[in-house]
Amino acid sequence: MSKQDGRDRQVSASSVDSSTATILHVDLDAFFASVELLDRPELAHLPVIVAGKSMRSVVTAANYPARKYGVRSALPLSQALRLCPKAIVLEPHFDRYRHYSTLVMEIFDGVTPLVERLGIDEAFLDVSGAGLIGNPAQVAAVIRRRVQQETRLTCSVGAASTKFVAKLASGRAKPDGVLVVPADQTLAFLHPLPVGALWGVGAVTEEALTRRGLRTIGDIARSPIAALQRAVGDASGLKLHDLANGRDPRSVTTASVEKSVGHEVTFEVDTVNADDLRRELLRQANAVAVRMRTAGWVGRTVVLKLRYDDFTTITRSRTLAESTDVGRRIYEEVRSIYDALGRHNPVRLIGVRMEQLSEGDDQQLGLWDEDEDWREAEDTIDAVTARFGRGMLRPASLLKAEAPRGDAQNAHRIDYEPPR
DNA sequence: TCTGGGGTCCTAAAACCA
DNA sequence: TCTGTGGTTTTAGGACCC
Repeated sequence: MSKQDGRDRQVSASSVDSSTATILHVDLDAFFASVELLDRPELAHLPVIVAGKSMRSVVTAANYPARKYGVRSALPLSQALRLCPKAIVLEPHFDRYRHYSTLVMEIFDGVTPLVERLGIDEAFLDVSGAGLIGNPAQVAAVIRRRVQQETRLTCSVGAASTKFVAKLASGRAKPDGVLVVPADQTLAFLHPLPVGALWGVGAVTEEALTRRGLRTIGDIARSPIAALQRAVGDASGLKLHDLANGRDPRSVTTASVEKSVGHEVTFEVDTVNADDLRRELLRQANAVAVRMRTAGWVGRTVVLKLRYDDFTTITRSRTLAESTDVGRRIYEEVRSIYDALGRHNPVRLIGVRMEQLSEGDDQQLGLWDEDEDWREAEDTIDAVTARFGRGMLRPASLLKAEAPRGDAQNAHRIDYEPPR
């Protein structure tokens, strides 16, 4: 059915019968790094890391030459550079990634209406109805050719009878390959793989399982459900047992409902300054509110997140009597949560999140008169932002403190810079 | 110079309500 | 009124994923 190629990469022979493998998982190869390299092809054969500027950042993407040194995403940048001192570090450009993501997703949409996006660089496709193009392997070939021709990016495709197996298969095919796992070969494909390959098994769960002598997916499949549930909890135990036996009832679903929206930042230097922290809370509360208004959502639960210098992380939440999309209201709530905390250890990270989202319904709002006023003000800011761009208007308390930071200097230049 | 930022889901305890 | 019981919601934390 397939041949080994190099280390662990596995790709399908063209003769494989793909007719039962109607779910495709398409994953762009080293996506962020590949997009950056479109502009800098001369770097393509060198190790390249995409990461933020701060030495406190982590690797968001690494091309394959960099991976040879053990550089993986989520690795602290400092460690990555220790592994590979010659690596070239490029800053991320999320707008470009979104642009290319849209192009690729449009290609998928042209193949089948059943496309489920997973983040920015991957998707599931149900191609059981795409018979006009051909069998799943032929559909995969069409997708890969079009992505290459229209974006100069490469992708890998896994084809299987379930989502989970399709996703594993695309991973095995990387980079730039296809792996088809026909339904009757699902268990033979799954069982030799390590438990860490199961969805939902990260470092902690893997340790709990291997401690009980469970090393491969086959071990999980043969293990009594009750034993798994003792190890990892009722819900997870059942799920792992199903996946390990090739059972994955999830279908490809196009629509998804957002559950929460938030922002968080890690400071360059830990801070104990309450004014700095409150100012950051105000900035984030407004940013969250803008996103909610743009999407037409209101939220009811306000969550404050703090990470201290020793990396302990706490969250504190409060549920409002009425949903809101007013930044000022969110800020006042989150600030009051913060003020009530009383702990003053140095803070490494601070974040604001809104939960219990629902569709905004104008007449529902306005329980508080002051909210009404703030909402008007913020609607005005939205309108100005829509015309003149981000950062042109913002609360006065954010102006002074941010003055040294690039775009904030433009914030008061609204008089001098009318739209083109 | 260890450990980002966007999320989802699960669990367990507390709080609240008949 | 007291005490127990049981269900739902809120809150907090943690694992995990991209």
